[in-house]
Formats: sequence, C-alpha cells, structure tokens
Amino acid sequence: MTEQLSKVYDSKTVESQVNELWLSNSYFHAEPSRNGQQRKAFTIVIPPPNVTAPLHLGHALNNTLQDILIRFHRMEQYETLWMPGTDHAGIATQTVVEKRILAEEGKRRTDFRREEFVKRIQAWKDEYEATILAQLKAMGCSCDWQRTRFTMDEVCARAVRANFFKLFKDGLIYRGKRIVNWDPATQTVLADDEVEHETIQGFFWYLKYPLTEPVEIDGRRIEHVTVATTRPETMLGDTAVAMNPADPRAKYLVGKMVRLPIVGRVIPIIADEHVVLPNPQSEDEKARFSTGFLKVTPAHDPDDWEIGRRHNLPVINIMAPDGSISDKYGWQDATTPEARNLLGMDRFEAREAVVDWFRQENLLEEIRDYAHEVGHSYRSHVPIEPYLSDQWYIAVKQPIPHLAQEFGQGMIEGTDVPVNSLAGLALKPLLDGHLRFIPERYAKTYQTWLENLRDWPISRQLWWGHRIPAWSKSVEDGDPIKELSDLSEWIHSIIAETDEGPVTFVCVAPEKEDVEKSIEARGWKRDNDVLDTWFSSALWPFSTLGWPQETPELKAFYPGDVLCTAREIITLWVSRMVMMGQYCAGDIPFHDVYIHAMIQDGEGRKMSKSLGNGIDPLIAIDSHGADAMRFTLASMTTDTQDIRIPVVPMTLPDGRKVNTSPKFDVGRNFCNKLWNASRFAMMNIEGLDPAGFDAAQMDITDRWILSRLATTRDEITDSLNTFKFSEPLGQLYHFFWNDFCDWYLEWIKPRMRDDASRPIAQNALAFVLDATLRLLHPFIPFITEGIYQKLNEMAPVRGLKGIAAADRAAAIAIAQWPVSLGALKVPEIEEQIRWVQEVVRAIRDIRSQYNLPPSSKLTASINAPRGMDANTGLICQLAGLENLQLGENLPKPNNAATAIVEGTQVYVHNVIDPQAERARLQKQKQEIEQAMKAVQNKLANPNFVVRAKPEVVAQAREKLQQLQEQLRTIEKHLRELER
RNA sequence: GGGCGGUUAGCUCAGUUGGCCAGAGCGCCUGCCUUACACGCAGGAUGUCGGAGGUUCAAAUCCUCCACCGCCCA
Repeated sequence: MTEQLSKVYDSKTVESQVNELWLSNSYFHAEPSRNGQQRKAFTIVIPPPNVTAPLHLGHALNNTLQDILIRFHRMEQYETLWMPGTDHAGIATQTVVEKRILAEEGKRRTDFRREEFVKRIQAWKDEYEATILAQLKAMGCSCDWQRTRFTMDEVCARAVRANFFKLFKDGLIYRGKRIVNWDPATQTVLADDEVEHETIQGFFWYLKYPLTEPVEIDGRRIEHVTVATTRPETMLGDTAVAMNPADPRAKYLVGKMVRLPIVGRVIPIIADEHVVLPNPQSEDEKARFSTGFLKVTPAHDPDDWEIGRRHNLPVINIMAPDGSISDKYGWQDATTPEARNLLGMDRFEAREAVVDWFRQENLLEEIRDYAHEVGHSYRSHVPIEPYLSDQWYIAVKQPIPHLAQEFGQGMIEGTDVPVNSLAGLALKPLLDGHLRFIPERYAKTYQTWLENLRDWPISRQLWWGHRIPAWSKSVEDGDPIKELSDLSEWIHSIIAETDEGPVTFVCVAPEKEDVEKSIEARGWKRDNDVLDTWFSSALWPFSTLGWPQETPELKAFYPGDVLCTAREIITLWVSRMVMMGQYCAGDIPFHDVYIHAMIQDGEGRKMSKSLGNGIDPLIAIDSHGADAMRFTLASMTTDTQDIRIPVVPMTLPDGRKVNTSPKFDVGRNFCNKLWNASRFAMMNIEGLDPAGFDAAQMDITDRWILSRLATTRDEITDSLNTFKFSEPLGQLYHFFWNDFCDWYLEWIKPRMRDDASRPIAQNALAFVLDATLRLLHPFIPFITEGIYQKLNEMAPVRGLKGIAAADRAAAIAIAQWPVSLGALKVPEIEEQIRWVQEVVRAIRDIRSQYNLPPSSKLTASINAPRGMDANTGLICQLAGLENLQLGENLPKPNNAATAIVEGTQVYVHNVIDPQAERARLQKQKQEIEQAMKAVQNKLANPNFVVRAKPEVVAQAREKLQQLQEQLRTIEKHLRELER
C-alpha cells in the first residue's frame, strides 16, 4: 500500500523536497538545440536584482509574476528560458560597502588601494549574490540556474567592451563639459533620473551688490542691486548680474558694473530674457520672489551656465569635489581676507558664513521663507550640487548613418528624434506597435521620456564597475595618435578639450589586452572612471546570451518575449535595453513590458527600511510558506499601480521582531485546503484502474465537474495570455474550493463506497485533481508538485478513456498544460446543477433558521417541472433529507416551511413554528416588494419603454412577472399560516 | 510645476462596451469537532459606490469641477 499524504500540510518539508527534485533534474534548463520547428522559444530575462541588499517583498512580487508566466509557457511546451542573475549596482553597492567599512573599521575608501577596495566590494557581492539566488530558489523561481550571470562577470564584461567600442567607433561617445548632478558625498556624477526631488523648507536670501558707481533712476539714486538666491555661497563664483531687457530699469543699469561683495570681483550687469520679472501679485511663485536681478554663476547652476554661454562670461568654480569651498579648482581671485576665510568650509557652513557676512555689512536686505524642490542623490541622499565637470557622454539623438538602411532616417514625426538615433531606435518600435506596455498607460511614460531625452552621461567616479576602456595623452607636441599608427586597426580616437588643454583619447577594441599593454607602455593613461551601471544593464537581454558572439543561445532566445518590472524602471532601464537591443542585436529585446504594482503597507506608504514597515519574503515563507506568499501576491495583482499589504509586527521564537501580514493567511488557507482535498482524493483512488472507466456510466456530477473544469481551464488560459494574475486565481479559487470541494467531493463520497460506481468516480476524480493541480501549478508550484508526485505513485495513469487524456510527466513542472477540454463543456448540465445547488441552499437556510441540527434528517417536497427528479438523490445527500418528493402541483403540507427557488417551491415538512415562518415570509415579501417597486418604476416611465433597448425592456417585464408570481405565492403561504 | 493612478462593506480588492436587488476574500454574528480540512463546514448581517453638478429612459461605470491619498517625471 502506498503511503498517503501526510496528515498535516507542512510547507517547509514540501518545499525542500520539491526544490531538490527540480534542481537535481535540471527541469528549468533551456536548450537551444531543442528549439526548432516543434517547439517555440519563450524567454524572459530577470531584472537583475542589485547585489546591494537581500530581496524585499517587491522583488517577491516581481519574480512571482515572472515565474507564473514562465511556468505557464513551459507547461505549454515552449522551450522556456528564464535567465537569472544579479546586477553590480555600481554606486549603490560601493556606497554600502564604504559605509560598512567606515562603521566597522573607521577607514575610508581612500585609505585603500583601488584593487584592495574592489576586492572588499567583491566579497560583499559574493555574499549577497548567494543570498539573492537562494531567496529566488526559496520562492520557487524556475530560472535556468546553470546560466546565472552577473553584470560584471566575464561574459557580460565582454559585451560591455564590445558595445563601448562600437559606440566609440560610431562617434556616439564624446567627452563633454557640462553642469552635472554632482553628489559630493559619493563624489560622482549622477544621471538626471538618479536625482530624487524633495520639497525643502528653505529660504530666499536677498543680497545687496553695490554698484561701482551710483545710478540715477527717475530721480532716485541707486547704489546697489539686490539679488535673491537660495544658495548664497555660490555668489563667490558669480560672474555677472542679469536682468530682463523688458525691465524698465534695464536701460539705466545694463552695462554698469557691480563689485561682488567678499570677493571684490567687478562684474557686469547684463540683459537676458531668462530673468523673471518681479511681480508680487503673480501666480508664479518665482515672479513673486524675484527682485528682477539674477546673480549668474555659470559654474554652479545649469541655467546660469546657459546664460554664461550666451554672454561669454567667465566660469569660476569655487568648490572642491567634496562640496567644500576651494580655490584649487578654477577660482583664482580668492585674495581678500574675507574670501580666504571661507576656503575649506563645507558648502552649508559657507552658506551661513556668507549670510552672516552680508548681515554684518548691512548688505542682507531680507530673508523670506521659501519651499522649493531640491535634488537629492538617490544613493547618499545629500543635496545634489550642480557642478562643472568633464564626463563621457553618449549622443542619443545623433543619427547613425549606417543604420539608416535598416531603420530609416529623418525625424520621427512630431519630435526632434531621428529614427536612426539611439533614442529613435527605442521610440519607433513603440509607435509602430511592436513594443507594448501592459497596462497600456505606461507607454506614455516611455514615450515622453524618449522624446525629451538629453545625452546620457555614462562615466561615474567610482571604483566598482566596468572601467572605461579609454586611454588618453595630452596633445602637447603634434598629434599623439601618430605614434599609434601600428595599432590603428584596433583603436579609435577622438580629441577633446579639457581643463588641461586638448587631449587625445583612444578606445581599444575588446579582447586586445596586448594593445592595451602596448599603449600603456607608450605613456597612455587609462581613464580612472567606470561606466554607469545602466550601461551594462542595457545589454542584459543579449550580453547574457553571449553577444557579441553569435552563440546558439543568442540565435534561439533573442529576441525575448516579456520584461516584467516596476514602473520607476521604465526610463532608467527599459528604454535603454530597447535602445541597445536594436543597436547591438538588431531587434527589440522583448515585445511585451509588464509593469507591476508597487507594494505599500496598510496605510499606503511605500515599504522602506527607514519606516521599518517592510516585509522580508523569507519571513513570509517561513511563517506561511512560499506558495502562500505567491498566492497572496498574485491574487492582489490587478492592473492598479499600488497594492496595499497590511503589516503587523510579530516576534519569532528566537526573539527577533519581524513583520508579516495577515494577508498571507489567504494563501496559506488555500494551500491547506488543497492539501487536504488531495489527501482525501488519494485516500479514495487507491487501486484505481483506468481500464474500468466507461464514459457512458458517468453520473451527472462527473459531467458537471468536467464541464466546470473545461470552462475554468479556458478562462485561465485566456487570462494568463493577457497578463492577468488576480483573475485566473479567483477563477481557480472558485472552481477548486466551491465547485470541487464543497459540492463534487461531497457528492462523490457515497459513490466511493459502492463497487459499481467506484471505478467511474475514481477515474473522474483522479483526472479532475490532476488537471486542477496543473492549472494551479504556475501560481503555487511547490505544493502542486508535491501532490502531483504522490498522485503519480497512487495513480500513474489518469486519462479518461475515450474523452480526455492526461500526459504522464515525471514532474508537474514539465507536464503539459491541460489542452482544451471544450467537448466536455455542457451548459445544460451546469444549469441543472446550479438549480440543485439553489434548492439545497434553500433547505439549508430553513434548517439554519429553525435551528434544526445537521444530524436531524428532514422530509421535503418540491414543486418542480418534470425532468428534475433525476437529481433528488443529490439534493437529499447535501441537504440532509431522508425523504424528498418531486412533482408538479404538489400541495403544501401543513407545518411546512417554504422557500421559493426560481419559480419552484420547496417545502420542508414538519417545521412547527408558525411565528418564525411568518417572520421569514414577511421579510421575503418585503424584499420582493422592494425589487418590484424598482422594476415597476422603470416600466412606468414611458421613456424607458420607448428608448431603452427592446431586450432590456423585455427583461424588465419578465423580471416583474417573476416577482409578481413569487409575491402571490408568498402571500398565499402567509394566508395559509393564518388558518 | 507636468503626467499618471486611486477613493466601492470594518479591512484588502473585483465590478468588461452605461442596463436584473453592486460582488469576492478576510473580519463580524449564529450554529456545528458531519472520520479530507476548525488554516474547516453550514447559514446570516453589512454599502448615501469620496463630494457637487451634468449627459441619459437608465450612471459605481460617461463628462465637468472640487476634495483627499499616492506614485512617477522635471
């Protein structure tokens, strides 16, 4: 005798056994050679989690959804690849390691040699990579683990080098001086989208700048102009004061000079339309706060940089990269004692010192409160400093001539984006409908971002990342590139203007270490910076498959199918993958982008470390099971953009305080129910003989459950094909819990004790259980696999001879998705059983209201049309009747409670409580009257009868008729009670 | 500032192109340890569909305005 399922469902045991089974059999390994005429490929690349920290609940959601799609397609017999891996997350990882080393050892990054420090980060990466991969496995993710990649491993590094060289060769990479978003804490530049904007309660300081000579305006003697600023310390770098030419004072002041306080620099007043005219009544806050005079600091403000360029102003950088005031980076006239006093101060210290100085000198006119948005580093969270620096850029709107043939040329209509530019390569597929977002609304985010895209700064002043493969030598005597003529085949060069004068940069082709060595031997120096993390992430869909080599994997699995990610990633990552996919691999990396919701706590707040409201997926798995967590997450996934998961604190046996959520109970209860129903089923299919099945001998409940199964199967298949997750789970929940457990299993019990009906029931039961497990498997893989394995032992063959087949797979993970069971759908049977259920419910209701215990057997009769009497047994069984008569025009016995079920009357005999019965009937009467009133009002409205669709009117009339009939019956019963 | 989303039962959410008395799960109330399951079974109660206008025979659903909450982008 085969051992039955254990009495209690224990998620931990099941999960570890099943993981062992899956991994030892490599069921998730995708093989390019299997992909061919018979099998289509289905590919998803994982959004590689950052090695910065363990996965959180958002990752759990993200990966659950991907796994559902992957398992569904694998069961549909696609050659399915889910490419796993992790991201080095340059700045984020370096920052956490720096923080930890500072906290634990009191050392800073600069106390280490570069290689040493990178080694320390590498160790961190190794630890977290292992943690993350283990977490994914614990969640049941069916990734192709043998292909696990890391954005900085050799394979990915090769792709990065190849792409950089390709871009360089195409002239898309250049060196530029720009005002960048500078993070003084981590001392690196940030891309626009790495800057977080926060509203800060700050001030506008009004500073008086003395004119070198007083000016008379309308008889008033003007000795100074007042500028307003939120960053007073930057005044040290002012090189002009600007005013709007439309300002009436402009004609007197433009061209005059002011003496810059503290520094003593004499700077001009210039006219520029950028300056906002003052207007105290304006809607525009800027106008209300404006004095009409704008201090211009080209080195420390992007707008001022533009003004500076228009007016050819000097650019004076007064800050060191760490944000302190310094005369070592371009500030040459810091000669006054006041100015020298500020050197070395932090920017915020300097701000106070400058304001103090103005106050003491009576040059501080006013201070006004001002709430404004200040950019903060998304990593270090310190305010961003607009900072002038030399960086590497990618030209995203520059046409690429050699791509014109394949992708076309000219501007995309209504934009300034050339079709054959990088931005165009990403935008066009969306406009052409080849790239689709689900939900659709997110396409707009993508589109708007690409249409307004600026060049992409790709260099980062970090040690952790792909070091930029560019070498430089300054252009002192002649052209240094000449000395490399022997290597010209392997290098490309550009000349750029830098702080130190013109410099030649060369980029070396990938895998040419000898060339690198050779040029270094000739005095060329490699760039110290690394590439933006997104540069390597952009290549992920094909770097992981071996690009630039033409590997079998690349041929079989590129382009992929779906990308599943969060919405804040659309611009950072999705767009760049499409861009580079087109540019490098000649096609978009996926055709569907599924954007999932963000998980919030019960109050609608983002889960975060600082709020302490996060839930660790491993805790959820520990307390409820991985399947339960997945079930809950998937069931909450509709197309809204947030999902709220109430968070409650919990203390573990070991004393740790952690968070969990009662929401996971939903999933756990479902799994428990599934386990027990399966256990019950298997107790009853022992000794099942497939040959003993005869479709002709099935009873109506078999036909009904098969029909429901077939319907459910089709609904779920459609839902999954349209990226719905909550809906199919709801359908499965209803089918399994209500149809299968509440009704079918109850009806089947007596048949299992009867030798004649047992073989039929057993086969039907085994088949339905098998199919149900398959349909559930993508959502709750562990438990379904665990039960399936047992089912394979108990009943190795489970087809229904002559009407339905079930393939015999060694594991449900690779078993076939149930094929269409359309022939088993019988609407008339579903309708009949629905009526039976209604009758049973009506009798149970009476039983409950009269407090008749379940053990008491009742007698009932039903006024039913002909043909329903076949089902009396089903009703008796589940309504607890010992006697039931069905017939037309049966009289209502005395002392019977009555119920009306869709035009038929149900009498439960010998219920002797006239008062209670009267109350019941009165209540029903009221309900019916209320409903009638609504319908009558409608029909009384001539406009309704004339204008509404005829079928709607007919429906209403029919409804009214039914209600009238019901009312008459109730009234009759009420009258009878009076006697 | 621009864009997007949300506001439906105590909680978390469904509600297709307007059309039966607005649904589910949890929670709540009543009764049950009915030999698969008390993480269960049976039954029950619960809604001014954020507010105000409008369109329509008919609005949770369409339009306008407002309020509040949230996210993304600058």
